[in-house]
Amino acid sequence: MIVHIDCNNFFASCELATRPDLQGKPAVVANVTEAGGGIILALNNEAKAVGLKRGNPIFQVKNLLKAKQVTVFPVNHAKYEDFSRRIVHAVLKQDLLQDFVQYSIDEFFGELPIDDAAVLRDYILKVKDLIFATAGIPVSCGASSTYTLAKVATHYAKRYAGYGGICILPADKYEVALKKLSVSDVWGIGRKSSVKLLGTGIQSAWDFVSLSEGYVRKLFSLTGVRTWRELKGLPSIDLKSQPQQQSIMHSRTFAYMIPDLNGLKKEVSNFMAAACSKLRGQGSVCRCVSVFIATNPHRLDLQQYTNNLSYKLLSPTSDTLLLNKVAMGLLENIYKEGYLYKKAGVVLSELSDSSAVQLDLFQSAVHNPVRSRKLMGAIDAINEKFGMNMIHLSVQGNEAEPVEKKGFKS
DNA sequence: TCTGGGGTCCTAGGACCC
DNA sequence: TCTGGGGTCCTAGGACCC
Repeated sequence: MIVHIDCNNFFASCELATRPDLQGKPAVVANVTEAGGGIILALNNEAKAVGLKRGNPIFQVKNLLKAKQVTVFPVNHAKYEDFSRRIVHAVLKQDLLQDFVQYSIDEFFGELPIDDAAVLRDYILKVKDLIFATAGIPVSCGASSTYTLAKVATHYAKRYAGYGGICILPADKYEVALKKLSVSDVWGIGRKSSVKLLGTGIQSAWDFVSLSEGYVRKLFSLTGVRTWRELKGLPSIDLKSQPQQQSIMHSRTFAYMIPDLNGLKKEVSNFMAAACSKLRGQGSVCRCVSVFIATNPHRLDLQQYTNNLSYKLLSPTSDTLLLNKVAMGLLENIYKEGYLYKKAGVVLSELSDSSAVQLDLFQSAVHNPVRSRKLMGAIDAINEKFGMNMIHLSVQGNEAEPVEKKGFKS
């Protein structure tokens, strides 16, 4: 049986894990910006009960937040990654699940060779309790024969208090479970596909399963067929043999719009520093660098422009200096004067393990990989000890000079 | 006034090869 | 004027996920 573990209201639960004083009170996590923008990223059940929703722009619900005295936590990704890591370590250490896979920051899959529902439930309860004891995070669990059906089970575990957070879905219950499930709640069927299906009268997950494979193939291609098969109890998704991560991205929407190349250079080099630090942190190197910039798509009154450019290095590296030099060149190439930029980002791709770097025969003498590794190691160590960006490239700018303030209000 | 950030996979079509 | 058949690789765009 496949076991699915889903942390409840993860970001909000992380914030509240250390705030017992806020028990029973509404709280949300939002990526608030200095310009007053931002959206709600996560909410506890109390915040949901007052009518707030994930994705609500803060400015639209400002009054509601105030009226209901909702606590707003600024998003803190480092904290959530830390909680996530602790959960993974705890579960792996106790070895309660086989083939444990981390699917996202707050979702995990594992397997148990147990058919008996009562025994299975006991086992899963141990995992659930362990996670709560370790991290203070409540989770919901589902178990069934495939990943997709296990997610269906979790869906019910979350919605019906009677399950106590654990729902086991055996083969003789597929039909009733899928008949009660809207097709739009199926993992793998998003908004576009739901509209398509509802248009042809397909409403429940069971309706979807009842379609022919050929029809599903034609409408939704291979991914749709996989979902369709999984709902029938035929394992068709493989999460275990996922190779290493394929890309690292760092991007931001700016509080203010930036008109000039130098302003963008400062932002992009900061993104690059963060991306490289993450790259080295996981012991990887990258061979491909991309940079993208975009204007504000919500400002229909302004000229729109978005572009991206990639560069493939001769040999992979994790050197911030080298990668940033490339990024600055890419940025200069795609930058066009006369636009107000609202968002930019960098992507590092074609990742590989840093221990097996293929050296470039024509490597320039200027860039010495051994020296680079020592320098980057020293930078990471200092930034780790004294705070992020204690050491940085001069183009990244100085926090004491709020350059972005010179930008245009969005 | 104000609308996130970080990922994956698949497909169609074009460029190119023999 | 007419213009094959069989491949690979790359890219952009779309859809999905959390």
